[in-house]
Order: sequence, then structure tokens, then C-alpha cells
Amino acid sequence: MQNSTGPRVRFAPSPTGFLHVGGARTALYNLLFARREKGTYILRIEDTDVERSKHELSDQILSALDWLGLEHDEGPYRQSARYDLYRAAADRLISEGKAYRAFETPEELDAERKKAEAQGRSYRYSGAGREISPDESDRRARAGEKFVVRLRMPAETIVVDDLVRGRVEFPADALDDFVLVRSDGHPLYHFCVCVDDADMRITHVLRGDDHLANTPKHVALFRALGAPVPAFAHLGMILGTDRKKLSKRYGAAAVEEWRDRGIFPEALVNFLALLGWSPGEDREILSREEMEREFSLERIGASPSVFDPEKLLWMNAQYMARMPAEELLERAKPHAPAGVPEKDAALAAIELHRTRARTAIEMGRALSMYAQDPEEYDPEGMKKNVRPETAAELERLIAKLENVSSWTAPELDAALRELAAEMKISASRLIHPTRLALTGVTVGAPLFDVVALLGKETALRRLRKFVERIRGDK
RNA sequence: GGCCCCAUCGUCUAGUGGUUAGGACACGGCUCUUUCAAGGCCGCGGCACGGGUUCGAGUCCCGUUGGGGCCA
Repeated sequence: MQNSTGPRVRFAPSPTGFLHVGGARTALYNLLFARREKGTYILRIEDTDVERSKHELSDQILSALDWLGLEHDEGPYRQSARYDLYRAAADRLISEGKAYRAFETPEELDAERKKAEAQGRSYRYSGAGREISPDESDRRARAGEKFVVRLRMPAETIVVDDLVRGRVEFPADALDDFVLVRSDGHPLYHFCVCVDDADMRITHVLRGDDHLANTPKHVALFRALGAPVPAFAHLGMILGTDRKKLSKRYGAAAVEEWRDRGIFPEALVNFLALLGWSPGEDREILSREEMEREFSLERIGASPSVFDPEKLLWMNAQYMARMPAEELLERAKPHAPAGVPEKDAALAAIELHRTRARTAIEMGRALSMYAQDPEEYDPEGMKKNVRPETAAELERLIAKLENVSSWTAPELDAALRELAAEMKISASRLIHPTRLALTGVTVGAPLFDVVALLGKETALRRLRKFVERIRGDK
């Protein structure tokens, strides 16, 4: 897959403890781009923020990516293991005069900021550190004076030719000499990103729109580093139904959450692929192979998109409808609360319920229905379908069913209708209470298929239990 | 607040100067039917607004409004 001459792209999540669906989409697009262009997709963990970079937090992201099937070609690299690289780069930048030490204390900076605010102008760093001579700078550093390292920003407009947004200009005076390394020696985010991208020879940066405003900083940094500036493609944000950035608290923002709700990874991938990218021709259900073959940056939209859970559910149902029964069974099994029936019955149950379930959870529940007698009955259904004479009617049904010649749906169907005719009542007066007795609910697969699948013994047992129960209720 | 981005049905989107503005989700109806789905058919519904450019703008330019992001 990888190729030494193709483009090199990366997905660089920070280890927040869960994989955001927006991040998953970014990872996917990077991967698709790499596959399409015969390039290399690299995974890098941006764990410079020591405090929240526990290993488990990144492990969870790794396993979520793995679950989605987004396999990387290189990495994962961890920034926390690359501090020497950042220090060396900072030293080099200082010695080349591309960056400088600034000795202001936080208090001094704060005062300047307050002053600027009071005067109603926006705060920018004074640039005082620029004026300090290299000799003095070295001397003060050696003397143990505290300093941060700042990048000397060029006094020129920075132009970004974004692959999805086109030409974006950032006037020079909008940016000040930002901090690369903190006074405690800790390298900061933007600096690490660029050092890494340069070091890893990243050619294309596909990332969220939220980084567009940071891009001029990065461009300046790449130039200072003497590294080629990669091409950029900024993706629109993924929003919640409230049109705000999809957040964890809003719910449904984490890939893991959808996994736990019984969504299949290929459905989530398909859904995410279409959030901001379109293959054209009104196609919606696409395999990974198709995406890898057809993905292109030109077909990425610039506008943000709302994450619609309803459509995800629909898409999941589409995958469910197409999945081989054996596979669906294996994948729904873990979600069956009370286990599944023996294989042939389970497979038959899958076919009976695949158009009725939208998630693996729902399918799991349906399967368990055949493995365990209902423990309770839908109260609404009881009210609606149970009348004073129901118990007696069901007893006649039980007697009738005990004598059917073969326990198949058509036979059972015929038997019940015959009985209804004998009793001069409508078949549905028998059908609805029977469904409730067998499944505990009023909705589901065609009744006679369910009865046939349950088997004589189980069906009659459930019917008797139910009769007992409604007699007791009176 | 400064800078930047975005703008086609409620939502995801197709559309790259000439279209009855197409598809999908959701919604409503019909059909199928013992129920619920799925499926099929039909329907509802959109180019944010105002100026330009042009013979002709959803499509190009400017502004307004609205939404979002970054910095502080």
C-alpha cells in the first residue's frame, strides 16, 4: 500500500479519551486520500499536554480507529517521545535568528494585556524580545533567567492556497510572535505539529476547519524550519442538530458511543464519508473499496454539516439488510441480553427480524426473544388485547394447536383460522393476544413464523403461562 | 473585540452561466398486511436578503444578515 513517492498524510488526534466523530472523519479522509493517491497514512498521537496524556486515553482512541477499520501505514508516533526533537529544533531556530528568547514575566505580559484592553485595542505581544542581541540573550539564559521562545513572524501577508477553500489571505498584522516553547521548556502545540510534519515529510494536511486560522502560523513555522510547506485542505466542522459544534456532552459525539448503540463500523464510516464529501451520481451506500477508488479533494464541500442520527440509523439498517445472516448473527450475539437460540433457529430469526431492527442492539433483543420466555407483557397491549373471554379463547387455541399435524407456519395459520371460524370470532382476536403471550409485545415479525420458529413446546408453554397470568389478574 | 471561514428543501447533498433545481434521511398519504417494519408508488418542502456583471444568474463580484471557528 505505501509508497515512497506518493503523498504522505497524517491523522494527529490528541488523547482526550474518546474518538470524536469529527476526528474519525478526518482520519477517514486522510486514509482515503492516501489510498487513492497511493500514498502513506500516518498516525500520530499529540500527547504533549502531559497532564491529560495518560496512556489509556490514547489507547481508547487507537482501539476506536481499529474498530472503524482505519488502519494506519506508519506509527503511531507519540509526541511525548519526541521532546528531544523539539528542543533541538528550538535551539536551531534561535541560533539561526528565526526565533528568539523573550524574558517577560507572566505578570508583565498580563499588565500589557490589561493596558491594551483598557485602551480598547486588541493585545499583541510588543516584540521587545526581538531587540535583544544574541549575546545578551545567551548570557541571560545561562544566568538562569526565565524565558519563552517566540517565532519571529514575517512582516508579510501569508497566503494559504487551501485545497477545499481556495486562496485565503492572512494580513501580517493579524499575527504576533507566538510562543514555541514555554518557560519551563515545554514545547507548545503548533510548534510540535510543524516539527513533526516536517520531520515526517507530510505533503498534505487534511484537518478540521478549526485549524484554518492557525495555518498562517504553521506556514511561517515551516518556512523558518526550512521545510517544504505542505498543501492544506480544511474540512467543514461537524455540527450537532443544534447547529453547534458537536460536543461530548451533547451526546453522540464519540465513536465509541455509536459502537455501544449497536451501529456497525462500516455504516458509520459510510455515513461519515458522506458528511462533507460526495461521489456524485446520487450514490449513498458505498464500500470502502469504492471510496478508496473515487475519493477526491475536489469533491469535498466547504460548508459545515449537521450530524443527523436518524440518517445514521437508516444507513445502519441498510447494512443490516445486506449482511449475510451468519455474519449478522455473530455480530448481534454480543448484544443479545438473554442469549440466542440454537443456530438454525437463530438464523431463521435473523431473516425474520432484519428489516425490523435498525441496530445490533435491536437485533440482539429480537434474538433473545426466542431464547427466553417473556418476563413481562406490554401493559398497553394487555389493555388493548385482553378481554374477559380471552383466557378461555386461548385455551381452545392451545387445545387446537396441540393437535396440528405439522408445526409449520401455513399449518398453524390454517389451524388458527379454522378455530376462529368455528368460534365465530375474527382471527385477529386470537392473533393479537397470542403475539403478546409469545413475545410480550404487540409488534414484530409475522405471527405464524414466530410460532413456528419457537417450536411447539415453547409456544404452548408461553401460551399457558400467559393464560395463567391473565386468569390471576382478574 | 480583531482576523478568518461558511450559506441549495428541517437534515445530508447533486448542481461548476441557459435545469420543470435532481437524489437521500425525516415527515404525510397510498399500497402490501394479523401487528410492526421493510419494500413499492405518490406528495410536502429549498437556492438567506440586497445590489451589481451578463442577453441570461443557485452558479461570478460586492455588501447585509445569519451561523461557525481562531486569537485574546
